[in-house]
Amino acid sequence: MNKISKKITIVDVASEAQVSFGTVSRVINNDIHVKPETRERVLQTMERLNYVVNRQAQKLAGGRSNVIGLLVPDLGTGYIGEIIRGIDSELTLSDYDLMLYTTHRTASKEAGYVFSLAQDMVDGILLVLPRNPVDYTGTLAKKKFPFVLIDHQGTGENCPAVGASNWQGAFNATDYLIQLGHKRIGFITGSLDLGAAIDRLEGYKTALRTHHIHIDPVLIFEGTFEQPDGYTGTAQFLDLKSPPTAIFASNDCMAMGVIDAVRDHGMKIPDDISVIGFDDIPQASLVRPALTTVQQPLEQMGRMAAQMLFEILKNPDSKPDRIQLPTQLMIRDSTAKLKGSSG
Amino acid sequence: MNKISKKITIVDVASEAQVSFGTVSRVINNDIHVKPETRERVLQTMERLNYVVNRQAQKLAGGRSNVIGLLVPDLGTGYIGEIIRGIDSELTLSDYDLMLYTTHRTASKEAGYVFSLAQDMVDGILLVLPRNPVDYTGTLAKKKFPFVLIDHQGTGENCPAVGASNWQGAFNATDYLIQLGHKRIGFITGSLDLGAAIDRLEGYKTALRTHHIHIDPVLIFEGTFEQPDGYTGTAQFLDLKSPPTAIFASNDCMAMGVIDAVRDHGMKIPDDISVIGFDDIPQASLVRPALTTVQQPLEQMGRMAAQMLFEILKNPDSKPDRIQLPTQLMIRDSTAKLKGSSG
DNA sequence: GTGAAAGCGCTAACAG
DNA sequence: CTGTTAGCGCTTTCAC
Repeated sequence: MNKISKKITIVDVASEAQVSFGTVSRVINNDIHVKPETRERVLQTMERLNYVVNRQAQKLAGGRSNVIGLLVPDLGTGYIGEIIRGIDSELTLSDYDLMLYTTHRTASKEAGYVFSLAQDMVDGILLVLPRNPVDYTGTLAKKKFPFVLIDHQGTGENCPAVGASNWQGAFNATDYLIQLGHKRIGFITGSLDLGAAIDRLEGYKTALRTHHIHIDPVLIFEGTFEQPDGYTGTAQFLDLKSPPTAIFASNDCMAMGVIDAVRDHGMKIPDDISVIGFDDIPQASLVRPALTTVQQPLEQMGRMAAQMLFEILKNPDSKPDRIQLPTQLMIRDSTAKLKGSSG
Repeated sequence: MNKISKKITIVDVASEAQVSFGTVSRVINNDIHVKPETRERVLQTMERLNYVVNRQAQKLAGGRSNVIGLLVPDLGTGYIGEIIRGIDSELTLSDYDLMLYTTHRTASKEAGYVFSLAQDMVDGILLVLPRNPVDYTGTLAKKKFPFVLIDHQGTGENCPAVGASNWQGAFNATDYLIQLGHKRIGFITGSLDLGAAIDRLEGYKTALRTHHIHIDPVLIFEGTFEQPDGYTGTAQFLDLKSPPTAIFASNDCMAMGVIDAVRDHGMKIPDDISVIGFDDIPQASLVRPALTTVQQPLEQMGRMAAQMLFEILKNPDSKPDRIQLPTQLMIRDSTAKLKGSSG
C-alpha cells in the first residue's frame, strides 16, 4: 500500500521514467506539450511509485492548492450541516479538498479569516451566512479572488451568491396562515443584520398588507435565529390581552422554542395555536406535531455554490452570478384552520 | 496569481527591521537565540506590516502546517456534527486549522486519504468512526505520525483513541428494559465491522444472560446504522408469531426507523411496544414520543480527542492513551412497563 | 546572537 | 515536445 515513508517526489518519478522532472510536472498539470507516449509512461510510473503531488509545494510554486475554504458561523444546527453536505457532494466529484472554519458567530473574525485564507491557503472561498460581507467582498473582487456567498441576500453588492427566495417563502407562509383564517399572527424575526432575516420579515408584512390586515408592532418580536428567542417571544405574545392565534418563526430552531413555550402555557398545537417555521431542517419533520415550515433547498444551495465557485475557478472572468433558489411551503401538522373561522 | 495584496514575506519584514530574514524566522519559531531587543523590533514590524506566515511554505520547509486533518464517514446525521463541534471548540482555543474529509462511508478510501494527508498536508489526523484502522494505524504509529481514533473501540491495536462505553451502555439499556418487565427484546445491530457495534450487541446479550433470558437469534436483526434498517428490522420482528415487546436499536437513526415501522403497523409507543436508541443525537429528544436512549458524550469525545492530539503533537513520545467516556441512559417517553407485568 | 546558504517539492518561463 | 533554470516563503544547518 501507500507508505508515507520515503516521500517520493516528481524527481523520483522523473528519474524512474527517464524524463526530466519538468516533464513530470507537465503531465501532472495536463499540459498539452507532452508526447502521449511519454505521458503514458510517466503516468504509469507515478502509479507504480504511488506518487501523490505535494499540494503545499504546488501552491507555493504559484499553482493552485486544490483546497477551497469554507467559512461557517457555527456547526450547531442541522441548517449548516445540510449546506455542507451539498458542498461536500460536489467537492467529491472534483478533486478539491475542504478547509473548514468556524467563526462562532463572531462577525469580527470573519474578515480576518477571509483574508488569511485568501492570502495563501486556498484557491477559493465559500461563505455561509456571511455577517459583514461588505468588509471584504470589495477587496476580494478587486483582487479577483474567487468566492461565493451562500444565503446572503445582501443589499446592493454585486458578487457571486446563492440564496433562497426568503421573501417569497415568508409571504407564502403568512398568506397560508391567513387563508386558514388567522388574522393575529405573531412573527419572530431572525438577526436583522442578515439580509435573509429582513426579507422574511418583509414577506410577512407584505402578505398582511395584501390582505389589509393591520401590522401590529406588538406582534413582531426581534430574535436572533436562536431557539431561546422563540420561547421568549412566544411567552411574551401569550401574555398579550389579545394574543396571536398563529406564530411564524423566522427559522425552525426558534419554532422549536415556540413549541416548547406553547406547551408550557398549557396550549395545544395546532388546536389552540398554529406554528410555522422556516428552513425545514431535518428535525422539522421529526417533532410532534410535525412542523409546517418553509423549505429552503439547503443542500442544493451548497451544491450550487460549489458549482459556481468551480466555474469561477475555471473561468476567472465569468460575470458574477446571483442565484435565487425557490422555497417551498411544507404543510404538516402544526398549522390548522382557525377555530370558528369560515375560511 | 491570486494575490490579496503584495504578499509580505519574512524578507520584507527582515529588511524593514534591519535584520536578516533568518532572524525573522527565528522570531517566528520562538527560537531562544534572539536578543530580546531584536525580537521585539521584529515583532513590531511584523505587526506593522500585517505579516502572516505562509503555512504552505512553513510546512514545505520542514516545519508544521498548523493544520490537522479530520476524517469522517459522512455528514448526514447529527452524530458526526456533535463530535465535530467538540473538536472545533478545542481547535478554536489553539491555532490549528481544520481540514475536513468525508469518506462517504467508503472504507476503501480511508487508508488512501489517511496516507495522502499524512504525507504532506497536515500535522496530525483525527479519525471518526474509522472503518479499517488496521490498514494504517501500524504504519502511522511506526512513522510516529500523530493521530487519534474517535469512537473506534477496536480490537487489540494499541493506539490513541477515545470512545464511549458502548458495552456498558447497551447493557444498562437492556437491563432497564428487563426491569420494565420485557423479556422478548428485539435488537437491531449496527455495522458489525465496527467495534462499537459489536460492543453494543455484546452488552445486550450479556444483560439477557444475566437475567437468564434466552437469546433468540430471530430477535437480532443485523443492520448498518442507517435509518431504513430500523424500519426493515422492525417490520420483520412484528411479523413474528411471537413478536418482541421492546426493540433496542443500536443507534438513534435506526430507532427513528423503528418508530416509523411501529406506527405503520398501527401500534403505539410505548403502550404497545417500547423503543430504545443509542447516541442521543439532537433529534432524539425532539421526536414524539421523546426517545429513550443511551447518551454518548459526543461533543466531549471530540473535545478529548482534539486535546489528546495536541498533547501528542506537543510531546511526540507520550504513550498512547485510550480514553473511555461513560455513557448514560436517558429515560424519556418511548419506553414503558410491560402491560400485565408485575415488574 | 545573527547572517549566509542550502534546500523542501513544485510551477513557470526560457531555450533548444 | 522536452530539458534547464529560476524562484515561491520558509526552516535549518553552519559559520562568524
